[in-house]
Order: sequence, then structure tokens, then C-alpha cells
Amino acid sequence: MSTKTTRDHIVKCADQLFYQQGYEHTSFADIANIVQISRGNFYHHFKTKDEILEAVIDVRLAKTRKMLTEWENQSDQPAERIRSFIQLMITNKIAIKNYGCPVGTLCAELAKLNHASQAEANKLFTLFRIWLRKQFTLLGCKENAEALAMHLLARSQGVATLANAFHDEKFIKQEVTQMCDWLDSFTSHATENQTH
Amino acid sequence: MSTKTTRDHIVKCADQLFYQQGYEHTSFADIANIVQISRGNFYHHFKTKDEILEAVIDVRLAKTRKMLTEWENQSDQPAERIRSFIQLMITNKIAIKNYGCPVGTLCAELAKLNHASQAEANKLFTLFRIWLRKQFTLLGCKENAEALAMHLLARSQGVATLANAFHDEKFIKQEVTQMCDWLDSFTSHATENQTH
DNA sequence: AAATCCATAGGACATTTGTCCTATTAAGCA
DNA sequence: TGCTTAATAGGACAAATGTCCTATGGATTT
Repeated sequence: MSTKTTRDHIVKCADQLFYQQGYEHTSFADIANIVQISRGNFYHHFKTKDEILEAVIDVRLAKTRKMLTEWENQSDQPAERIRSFIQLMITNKIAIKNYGCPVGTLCAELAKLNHASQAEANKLFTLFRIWLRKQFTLLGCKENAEALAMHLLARSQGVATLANAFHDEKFIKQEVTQMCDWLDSFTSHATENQTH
Repeated sequence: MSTKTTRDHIVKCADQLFYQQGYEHTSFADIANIVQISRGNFYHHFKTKDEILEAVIDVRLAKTRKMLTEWENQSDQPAERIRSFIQLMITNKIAIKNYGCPVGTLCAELAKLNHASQAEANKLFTLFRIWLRKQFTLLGCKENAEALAMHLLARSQGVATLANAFHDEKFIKQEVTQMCDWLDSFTSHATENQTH
């Protein structure tokens, strides 16, 4: 396998299971089964289930930061960068159809559980939020950048929720096209500062 | 209390708890505690936890149907009816901020659990979907009615998800205003068949 | 070679959870 | 009034879950 340490392997498997089955519905035994490890050994690496969750969130945060940086490096045009964000839904459309958005569903679950790691998980949203705001600012929408970032984030979330409920990937494509069109309307006449 | 039978009371309390804490995270004991009933008596009304969930979903479906009918009776203008749907987010903004959308979060959870009642819960979405499609058709957007219904549904879901994650009701107001503006663009020139 | 430390295994343990059984009480009906 | 059925209470029970302890094996260091 590609992971080096046992700990990394545990986190990787837990990450997947938390996404597919939810955090609460995933038991120690579930993870141990997949990792092929005894529960005793398990406890040697993580003292509590919450600790695993923290590690999973940390990994997701790191991966997200890396991804956002890559998008910035791939193009110096903010519109193109934002398009990378939108296109991510296409790349992950099968997973989204089956399990929803990894960020949205985790934050929603932790909110219901009133879990201590809520704030940490929400940072995932914040990463995208701030990054998008930055790109919209660069696009020339300084005044509305924050609202536009939240707006786009919300639309993505909604699309993921419905695609998951209706098991419909075509809907993702459809909405992604609309979001791209919406984005284009800023590059063509950005000075209007419109929000649509 | 306003409920008549014990069964109704159980369903009412379970409904609330499932919304606030999630289905899996709500135990028999939790419900019994609030209903002030013994677990033995509990089992007399519902043989399994799944049965309670079914009853809760049935109640939600009935309430939703009633609400949609009322919106239709309150106005014969489709645009006004759709506005009722959008405005619902304002009415429930505090609950949405605290617990997200009752429909979206339930469907998302049941999807993760791969629960047998998934399809039944999704009917809640379908009710809104079909109703909205009908209103958009009446508005003169026959070709795009289905896409428009899904689009509006998705936007509502996204707003609920983010308002919950960021504990931000102001964002709900903000987006509701935008959705109303978007809706207005159909009444002013409906023949263009635009989707924005 | 001896000693120390880390990884792993397997099982113990208390608690919770969903489920179910039995006994008692209340209510409707003949 | 007597009988049948429904409602309620309290507890039993097995399974699962998160947590924790102890023992063994292997590796590194002294």
C-alpha cells in the first residue's frame, strides 16, 4: 500500500469510512477490520475515537490547502482558479452522488452530535470560503467578494445534497455548467459588481 | 399538551429529537425520557426504532403536503407561491441555523446509514420538487420547469448547510433576497426561458 | 549479549442500545 | 357485574461499543 506508517494507514481508512458511513456509524471494529489490525494495537495509536477524527480532519485540511495552492499555481487568472473549484464537482461526481460532499456531510453530522471537533471541521469550509473570496477580489469584485464566495459555496453544497438524495450525477453536470456561465458573467463585465 | 394519543406524542418528540440530534444519535431512552414513558410501554406502540422513523417521516410528508396545498390556496399566482417556498427559510431561520434543513440532513444521514427508509425520506424532497416544477410550469417556463425546480431546491439546501455550519442567519436573509430577485426575473420576461 | 523501547495481539470490562417478556392496571363491552 | 382487550411499568437480555490492560515479539541501542 501507498501509506508508510500504520498510523497513516489507520487515518486513511478512517477517512474513507467516515465519509462513506458517517462518523458515528463507523465503529472501532469497522476501522480495525479494514486496516487488518487488532483493537489493542489500534489503541496504541489512538486513545479515543475522537482522536482519530481529529487526525482525519487534519489530513483533510492539509490536502485541501495543498489543492488550493495548486489551483493558484496552475493559473494566475482568478476566473480560471474559481473554475477549478467548480470543476472539482465533476471530478468527484460519482463519490458525491453516492456519499454527498465530504465537507458538508461531516459538518452537518458533527453539528447534530454537538461534537467537540465541530469548529475544526468547519475550518474546511473556511479554507474554501477565504480562498474563493480572495479570487473574487482579484477578479475585481472587491465589495461582493465575501458574498460571492459564500454564494458559490452554498450552490456547490446544494448540488451535492440533491445529487446524493436523488442519485443523480447528471444534475451535477447541469448545475456546474450554470455555475460556469454565472462565473463568465463576471469576467465579461466585472465592473457592474452584480451578484445575480 | 396538544397531542391526543400517546403514539402521537411519541412521534412528535421523536420528530424533534431526530431533527436536533440525528436519527442514529437519538436512542430509545432519549425519546422515552422526554415523552415520560417507560420503555416497556414504548415497545407497545413501536416494535422497532425503524418503525418510529417511518412514522416520523409519514407525519412530515403529511405536514408538507398540507403546507404546499395551503400555499396554493393562498395565491393563484405561481410566482407568489414559489415565494412562499423561499420565505419558509426566513420563518425557520433559527432552527436552520441550529440544525440545518430537516429534509436535507435526514436524507443525508439515512444515505450514510444505507437505511431502508431512504426512499421514503427522499419523498420529502420529491414533494417540493414536483410542486415547484408545477409552479414554474404555470409561470410559463414549461421547458425548464424541472431544472428550475431542482435549481431552487439546491440553492435552499446549500444555504441551509452553510447557515448551519457558520451559525449565520444573516446569510439566509441575504440569499433569500437574491432568490427572490432571481424569481422576479421570470415574471418580468418569462418568455425568454432563461435559467441564469 | 543484554537491555530498553515500540508495535502488535488478544481479551477484559463497564456501559449503552435495541429488543423483548411478564405482570399490573385501566378501559370498553357484554 | 364479569370478561376481554389495550395501555403501562419495570426489568431481563444479548449484542455492540468505546475503553483499557497485560503479555508477547521484534527492533534498536548500549
